[in-house]
Amino acid sequence: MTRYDPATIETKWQQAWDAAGIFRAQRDESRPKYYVLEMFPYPSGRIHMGHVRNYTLGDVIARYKLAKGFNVLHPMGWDAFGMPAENAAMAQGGHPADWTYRNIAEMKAQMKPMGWSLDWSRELATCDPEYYGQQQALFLDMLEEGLVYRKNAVVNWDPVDMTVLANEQVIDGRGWRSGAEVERRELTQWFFKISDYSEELLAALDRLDDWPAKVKLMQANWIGRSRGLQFAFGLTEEAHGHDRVEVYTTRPDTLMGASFVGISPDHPLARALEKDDPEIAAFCAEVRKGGTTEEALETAEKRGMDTGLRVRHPFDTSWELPVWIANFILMDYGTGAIFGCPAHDQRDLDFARKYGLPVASTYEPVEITGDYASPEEGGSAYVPAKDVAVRYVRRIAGDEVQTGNDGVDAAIAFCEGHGVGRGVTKYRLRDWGLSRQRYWGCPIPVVHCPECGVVPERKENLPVELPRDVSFDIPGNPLDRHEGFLSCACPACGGDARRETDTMDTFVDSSWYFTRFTAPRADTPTVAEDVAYWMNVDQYVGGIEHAILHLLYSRFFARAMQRTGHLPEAAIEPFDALFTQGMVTHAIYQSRNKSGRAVYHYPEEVELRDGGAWLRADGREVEVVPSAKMSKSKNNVVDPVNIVRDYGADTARWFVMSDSPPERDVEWTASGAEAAAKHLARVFRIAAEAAELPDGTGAGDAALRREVARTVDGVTRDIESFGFNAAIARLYALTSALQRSDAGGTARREAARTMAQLMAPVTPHIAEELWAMLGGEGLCATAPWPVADPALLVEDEVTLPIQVNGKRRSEITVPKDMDKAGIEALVRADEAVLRTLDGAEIRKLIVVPGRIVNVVA
RNA sequence: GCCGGUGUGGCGGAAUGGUAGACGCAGGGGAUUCAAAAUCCCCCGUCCGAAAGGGCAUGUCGGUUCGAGUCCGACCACCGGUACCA
Repeated sequence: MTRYDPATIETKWQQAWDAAGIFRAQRDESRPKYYVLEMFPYPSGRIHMGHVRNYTLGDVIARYKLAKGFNVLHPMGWDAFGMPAENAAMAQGGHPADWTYRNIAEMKAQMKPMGWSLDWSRELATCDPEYYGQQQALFLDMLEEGLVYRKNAVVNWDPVDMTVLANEQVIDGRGWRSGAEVERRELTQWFFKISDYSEELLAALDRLDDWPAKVKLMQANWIGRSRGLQFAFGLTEEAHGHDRVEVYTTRPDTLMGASFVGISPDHPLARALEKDDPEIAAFCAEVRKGGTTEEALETAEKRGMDTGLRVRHPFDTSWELPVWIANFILMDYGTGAIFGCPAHDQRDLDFARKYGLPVASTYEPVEITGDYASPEEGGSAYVPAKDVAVRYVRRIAGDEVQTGNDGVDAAIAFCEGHGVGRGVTKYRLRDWGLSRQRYWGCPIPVVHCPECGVVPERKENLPVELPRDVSFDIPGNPLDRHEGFLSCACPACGGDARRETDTMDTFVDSSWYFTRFTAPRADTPTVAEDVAYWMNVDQYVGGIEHAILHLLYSRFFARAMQRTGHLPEAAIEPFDALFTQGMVTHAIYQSRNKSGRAVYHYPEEVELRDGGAWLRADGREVEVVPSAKMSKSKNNVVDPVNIVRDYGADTARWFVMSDSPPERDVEWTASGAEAAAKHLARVFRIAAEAAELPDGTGAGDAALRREVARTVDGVTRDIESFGFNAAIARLYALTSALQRSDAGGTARREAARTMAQLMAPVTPHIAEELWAMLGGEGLCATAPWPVADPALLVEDEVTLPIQVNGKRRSEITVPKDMDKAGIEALVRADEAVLRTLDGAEIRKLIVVPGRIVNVVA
């Protein structure tokens, strides 16, 4: 009898699949298609367990759908532009393109042995001119449609390196290389008009039935529709051509509690004041220090400066409020100006207390209890949910007692009626800034002409290719100093012009790659017949970290591509179903060096025994930090290549699918991987034994066939519902049942063959080997998925637990179709029930058919 | 800060509002063996009890229900996102 030898059989069957071409997708209008896609990887050079999990998850679905008879598209490519390539060029020399393509080759070599059912003939890399040239064509079409424009926006500016920094490169407000305090600086940048689709992107979420509710909720909150009042406070005297300050508020019902007007340091009025008031200029410069992230802005200490200007309250012209410049007001949202109502906004209250501004409640709880302290008396801001009824003490409209929602509606109607502003709907979603001042990205195909201004490049001149001869020894974008790239002819007048040096955000690359996979070599972005046949993606699989940006941008792009004629109407929601998987984690092993700093040890360097961890080298005990995201900096990584070398790909695949539900994080443990390997060897042994038995019947034939039918039914349902860990638990159970069975050779071989099929999506290599050994015809991968005989699934008896007052005290086994009266009679006579009741009267008897009985005394 | 999520034995986890701990790991006992490896069988939340049986137990506190890991409210801890990481 042969032994389980993964190294040999995995290579053998991968070659067999290749030779048969079963994963090469071809358009075939006569067959139903199924498009499975996992989020494509960044080519870092090494695959990690997160990739193994992500691509195995998708592979299980792809292989299952193939067995179900679908024409499956399961492609793979590379999200190949981005900062790490430039960082590598800066750190080690060399060219980002060489680094990237080398990494792609290395990663592909690591991915192939995993046995994923990928159609490599459709491979694409976003850094390839074949890809980004088509992206430039899309950009030009979007420009023509009015979906692209330029405006000023703030970036992180490193004043020492004289360069723009990514948020990631700003650490505690300082540049990662120079250590200089980062400033926020405005640049003219390119934008996609995603805000044109705010309402549409929000409303269409309702139709995404097979998306996780949490992702839809996060996107809805991100888009952030609000209804409020936009109106102006008149300045008591004109300043720099401004006679009013326009504000937006979602709480116009608190207008009588207004304390001050706040404007952003980037507000036009602040900009104007700054010009001839050195004190204001100094303040604005100070608060513009630090990074641009919302987190940095929101958590920064709240600071303000009184401009000395005053405005009049719209409903009481004798009431004047001061105008402050405040660092927590964002120019990007609303009008860049607010009125502060300290009684009902904690941030405004902190600000008011810090600067001695008045606090006045507009409403109070309907029932004032002892633990309510009003904001005036030193309590915190009173901020009840908008659907809670409150008592208005400074009211502009509506009832004395009403909900916040009613108060807002009444206030808007009242204000509009009195000519004070208008009710408006606003969205938090901002236009998508796509400009990057970097080399390794898709060049924006426009030209700056001294005569004609900004001119789109002609399509016949695409791709606008990145020049090869660049260096990264000076900070900043090498395109800015590359004369050969910069100088060009104006596409409109033919005169001397300068090429745009900004490249595109890498989110642009990943916003349409799923459509490009349907015709990856075409000389147009998409081909009508191919997108019509293959789109939508039936199942998209990726990390929850992409819940908002990547998925929202892709939804926008699908709409933009539809508008520019590159996608059919039916594909404007490109992902029919979405699944978000969890991370792969691993314990961190750390010790301290002499100066007390943490030193991280690789799992291979550590021996686990007696519930502790010791270094193999010198026997020192190390600290174990459980379940941290695998990260190179913490050395808690397990290289899939080593796992495949030691145990084979099937073991790695089985393990990542077995222990945790796929949407949750999974902890990689060495013992778990070993257990998976042992199990596969056991399955192999049991199947090989069955293969050698003579044909014949046995006492356990019927029982085994029932067990197989139950497993087929359960595994199929589990796969359909992403319960892969539950499916694997059933396969463990079937293995034990088969081992213990006293069925004859015929039934055992049948059972083993079906088990091989059920395992095939997860562990395809061993499945093929067993399938062949047990006399299966053709490839297991393409054999029709097994179907359970319904007659074998019927149970004729059922065991009902009996609770007394909610606690389990007994159980009875009854025929499946026994009526309630019959069950009640048995329960009333049950010895354990009578003993527990101890003479107490039964007040109520609840029988849930097929589930449980509860006796209430 | 804001938005979203997660929390169950020593560990990973199972459980349409219906027997909490399936399945697996680790651990304990046994069989086989000259011995070991491999393999097979049994036990395994915790406390009280000889046992039968009973108490406690799903992050914390409260609520709804005949019945709550599951639903609701408040809180704690951790994770993801926060628009230039991908």
